[in-house]
Amino acid sequence: MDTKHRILDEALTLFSEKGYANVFVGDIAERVGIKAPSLYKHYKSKQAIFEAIIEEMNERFVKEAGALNISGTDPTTDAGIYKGISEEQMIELGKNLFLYYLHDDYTKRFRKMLTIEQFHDKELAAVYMKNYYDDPLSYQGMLFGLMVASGVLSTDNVQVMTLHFYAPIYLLLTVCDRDPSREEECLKLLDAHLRQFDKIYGRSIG
Amino acid sequence: MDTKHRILDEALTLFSEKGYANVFVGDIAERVGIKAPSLYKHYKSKQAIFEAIIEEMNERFVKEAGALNISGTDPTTDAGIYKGISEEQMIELGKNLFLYYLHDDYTKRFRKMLTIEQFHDKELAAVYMKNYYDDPLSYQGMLFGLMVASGVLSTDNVQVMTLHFYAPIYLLLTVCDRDPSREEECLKLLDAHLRQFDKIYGRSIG
DNA sequence: GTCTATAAGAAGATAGAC
DNA sequence: GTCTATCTTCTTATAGAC
Repeated sequence: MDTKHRILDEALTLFSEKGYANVFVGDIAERVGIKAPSLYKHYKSKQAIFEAIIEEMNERFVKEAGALNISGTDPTTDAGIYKGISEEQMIELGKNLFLYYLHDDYTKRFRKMLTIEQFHDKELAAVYMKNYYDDPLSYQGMLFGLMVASGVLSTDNVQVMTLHFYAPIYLLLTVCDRDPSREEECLKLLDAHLRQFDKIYGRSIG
Repeated sequence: MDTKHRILDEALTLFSEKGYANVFVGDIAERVGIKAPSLYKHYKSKQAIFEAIIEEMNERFVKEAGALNISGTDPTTDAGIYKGISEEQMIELGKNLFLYYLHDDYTKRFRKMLTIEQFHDKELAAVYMKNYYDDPLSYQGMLFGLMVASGVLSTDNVQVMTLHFYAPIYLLLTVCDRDPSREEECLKLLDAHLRQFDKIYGRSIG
């Protein structure tokens, strides 16, 4: 990793731990192994480093879905996969989604930084909402809609069903972000949530 | 309201909008209508103002439950109330809980401040978790447990049922905090959530 | 591209008059 | 208790040598 990119990486770590205003250019430089003035050969200001992080993240979020073993952009394809899914596979999938978000170092740090800085900048609040509310709900919603159509799931309100699937995952994720020692407890509750979700909306009741 | 308390009030407003580090002592003083040095006659430092806010909040949270028309500390009493509750009353209650959290000016500002500052200080993360995860889940859990025992609700996993009740409320609250213009949309979804919850766990399916 | 030295300015806090 | 004036410290950023 070149210096220019190491600066972004170390800055993201620090911003996610302390928040933008509490991180000094010297702190970033120190972690990179250079002095503060050298850093200005790579980025013209502290703000420019912050903006480069946001931009890099925007690129990453496009690629991200691939890591989840779903197309992420083509729900018709994904629904085909989900069509014949078993309860255990469904639970496994929910867990993997959760664990990916929880452990992927980059998304984890970025999520924490967004949480801290979201009220600082209206644009950031919008990014937060898009990534952690609108996009998951609309994508999962489309997927679940197709699953309802094919009889895998059953409900008369797909939007609420999607909310019932996603909201507990989101809440448990915020708990783990704040206190990683509660991860095991959260994973157990996540498992119980997914099993209950399947029981409520799965084909057995459908 | 005396000057000492007005300082806390204006500081909380600013902290909740910009975060601690981005608020200057002069900003607080200006809103109170005094100059920065005068402020130091009331609090010995900026940090002391912050700590006084936290302390004041701790006192408020004890009294809060009363405003919700539940005892808040005695679930046996509350369950007695909930025992004969109708679907419409249940939905109304969930909505009132949501609207109280959403609109009460003090809790709103405090919640936003905690959201921003939670990673600065481990103690704050603990306060956040207690107020918005553990306490709501454990209290609602006790209440729902009693309602299951009395046959108003039905489930074999009270903890997950409570999560299914609370997680969507929490998620929709975070959406409204970030973008108040989406309040109407969220209230509609909240209504649908509560109706669906009643359908799933209510006595009709028992 | 990295360094040392340093400018420029911001922000918390104090001194002392009123 | 409030003010003006000021101190001190910290932080971003630049200048210019290597």
